[in-house]
Parts: sequence; C-alpha cells; structure tokens
Amino acid sequence: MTVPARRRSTRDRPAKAPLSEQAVVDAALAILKSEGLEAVTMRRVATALDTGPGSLYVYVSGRDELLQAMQERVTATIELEKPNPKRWRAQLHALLGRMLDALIAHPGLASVSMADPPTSAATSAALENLLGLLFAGGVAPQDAAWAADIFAALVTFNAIEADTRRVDITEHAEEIARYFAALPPERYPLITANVGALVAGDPRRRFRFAVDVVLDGILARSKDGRPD
Amino acid sequence: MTVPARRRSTRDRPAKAPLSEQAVVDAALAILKSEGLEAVTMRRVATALDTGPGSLYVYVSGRDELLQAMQERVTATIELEKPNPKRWRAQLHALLGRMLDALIAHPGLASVSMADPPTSAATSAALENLLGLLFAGGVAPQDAAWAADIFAALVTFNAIEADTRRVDITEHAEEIARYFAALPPERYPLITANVGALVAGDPRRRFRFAVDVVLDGILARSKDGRPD
DNA sequence: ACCTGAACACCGTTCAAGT
DNA sequence: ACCTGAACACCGTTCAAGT
Repeated sequence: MTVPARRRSTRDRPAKAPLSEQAVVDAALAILKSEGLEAVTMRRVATALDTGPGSLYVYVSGRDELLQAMQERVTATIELEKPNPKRWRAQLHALLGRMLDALIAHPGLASVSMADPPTSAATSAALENLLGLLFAGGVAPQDAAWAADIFAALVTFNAIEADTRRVDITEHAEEIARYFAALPPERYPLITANVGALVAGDPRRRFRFAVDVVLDGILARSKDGRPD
Repeated sequence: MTVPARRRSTRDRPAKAPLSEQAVVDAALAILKSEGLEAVTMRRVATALDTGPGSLYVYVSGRDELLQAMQERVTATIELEKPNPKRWRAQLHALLGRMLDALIAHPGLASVSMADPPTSAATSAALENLLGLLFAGGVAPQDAAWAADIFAALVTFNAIEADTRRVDITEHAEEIARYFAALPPERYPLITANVGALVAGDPRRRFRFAVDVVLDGILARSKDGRPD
C-alpha cells in the first residue's frame, strides 16, 4: 500500500500576501551583503522570500533589472552635501569617499554599476552634486562634465579592486610584492627596482592620491584657459 | 522490433588527436570576438573543438582560468615601444590607446582584466613599459607607480563603456542626452543646463582628455616637489 | 595521458494551473 | 492580479569508462 500521489495540483499551500519590488530588492541586498554577488540568484532570492522563482517576475523583469534596482537603491543612500565654495575640495573628497564606501559595502555591485547606463534618479542626484562641487571650485562646464566621468572611473575601479582583495588586504599586497620581486631584473628592471613604490600605500591613500591628481590636472587646465 | 540500444560504452567514436591550451584559448577567443563574452561557455568552446566539455579540463582548470589565459594572450599582442625622453608623452598616449584598442577588440575582456590580479608576464611587460615612459618624463617613482594604477583604471573603464554602447555610438549618446534633458530642472539644474557638455566628445576624445588631465596632475605634483 | 559523454547540482525564464 | 511549482533550455564541473 503506497502513500497516495501528491503532485496533482500546481500548489501545495495557499498563496501568500503579495510581495513588492521593495521586498525583492531588500532580500537581494541582504544576500549580496552576506554572501556576495554570485549568491544573488533568482532562486536564492525567491527562497529567502519563501516563494518560487517565478514569483519574482511580477516585480522585476529579470535578474539584470534586479541588479540595477539594487544599485539604484544603494546609490540613493549616499549622502549629498550643498556645495560650499570655501571648502569644495574637501567636500568633493568626502563625496567620492562615500560613493566608494557604499560600493565596497556591497561587494560586486561596482561591476554592475559599471555596465549600467548612468540614467537613474539616484545616479543623477550624485552627478548633480558632483557638478555642483566642481563648479564651486571654478571648473569650466566642459571640464567638469568630463572630470565627472574620470571620477566615476576611479570610484568604480577602486571598489572592484577592494572586492578582489576582500580576504586579506596586506596579504594581497605581499603576494603581489613577492611576484614582482621574483621577476627577472634583466627583462623587468623598473618593476623589480621599484617593488616598494608599486605596492605602497593602502587603498584609501591611493584613492585620495588619484582624486588629487585629477583635480590638480583639471585645475591646471582651467587656469591656463586651454581650448578644451 | 526495435533498434538495438546504443549507449553502452562511454564513447561513440575514436579519440581525437590531443588538444592544447593554445587550441582551447584560440577557440575561446574566436567565440569571444564573434559572439561576445556570454557565449564563451565551456560547452560552447568544447563544441567548437568538436569535443565534450570535460576534455577542456585537461588544459585549463576551469572557466575563470580560461578567461585569464585569454586576457593574457590579448595583452601579449600589445606593441611596446622603447621610451624616448623626447617624445615620451606621445608614446604614452599611443601605448594607452593600443591597450584600449586591444580590449575593445575583445568585448567583455575588460571586465575580466579588472577582476584578475596584475600578476602575469604580459601585464608586467606593459607595466614595465608604462613605468619607463613615466620615468622618461621625469616623474618620481612613487608618483609613477600610483599613476600606472590610474591609467589602468582609465583604460579598463573606457573599454567597458565601449562594450556597453557597442550597438550604436551616437544613438547611445542621444539616448542619454534625452534622459538628462527630460529631468526636472528644479531638482537637477546643473545637469539640465549642461546636457551638451555632459554628452560631448566621442569616446576617443574623452579618453585622451582623461589621460592628459592625469598627466598634467602628476607633472604638477613632481614640479612642486610635493611630499605627496 | 587524454578523450568521451553521462551525470550532478545548479542557473534564468516561462507558463499552465490554481486562488 | 499574483502566487505556485513544474518544465525548458541552458550552465560549470566531475568522473567512470574507454583507448
């Protein structure tokens, strides 16, 4: 005598209360923070919400849109500050630092933000603030527009770098130092002679340096009154 | 009367001549160029080599290593030039341009190169050349080391940008322009007032600008003799 | 040693069946 | 309208069976 076959209906239990895009994005962000980007699968998110993968498609057109929505939500949490011409440079450093922090706190999101178009409310708000700070510093519009692009590159690149060396920051630097030091000096004289400089500086320091270099370059340009 | 069951042995045909890592990477690069990164699956590569997916694991430890090997191979094709102090700046622009071209010619590889560690022969050769050019320009070692990082960010970021707008370059810019122009001016006064500047310049122009800005910033720093 | 192809444990997405 | 879960067409990787 066998147990009567189940599987006759498409459901085993009554339907739950409707979900929402909010709930889906929240669940996905929680998984991202605790387990990383790879763990953010439709099935995993659905399980976290105690439902089937198909249910998510009511709120999100697919995985890519979900990732974009996550990025938008994280970008929206970045604090913006009214530009003050007296301390615009410090404000700019602080803003870019917060952008970097937000991405680092959500490992993997930087790679997403790199692929997405910059057309969203939160991204626009950050861009508006960035332009405001550069204008407060007397940077010409065209220079400011292109500088914003460079800063985006620096933030994203540094966030992705942080994602990779997640495990152990100093161990990672030492590994690279060992690799460089072991290269044949005849073929790589400059690398082997400058291992110290190549791995010097913690990520924060290097990021600040990069931002300063770009700002100095932009300001020099404006001062000269160069034709673009 | 039925056809006698096949599937009794693990093979239907005699074994082929051995493959090689070369052959695997070549096949993968061909697929990358014609169909993009997503199409580079172990199964797809195996099919192109007329074998099963399991065969690839003799030459490559997995998909990630295959992608790294592809990046290494492409990086190795970048032409390097002996630094000449008389025209180091033009040489630097040319080198970075070739790096960008190589990545753009292999859509998707830029995202791979971003995640990988910079420890490979080809990457080291490019870094060695980059350092040589900066030294030829009189840049101090620590500045040169950190500048190399910034240039890597610019090249990778611009290559990924190029990947995204692959389809139609001007159409993409127009789409972004439309989005910016449609934003509410009260909330985004600077964006809406500067749409032209924000989307101005073809990608090449923007890239050259970024490289010049970084160089100017670095050179200003060296001149001042700043303690960084 | 290395090719072969089935098998395992996953994916994203679609869709008929329910409520 | 939206939840449910099976089904489809894929993945990367492993491995016993062959040569």
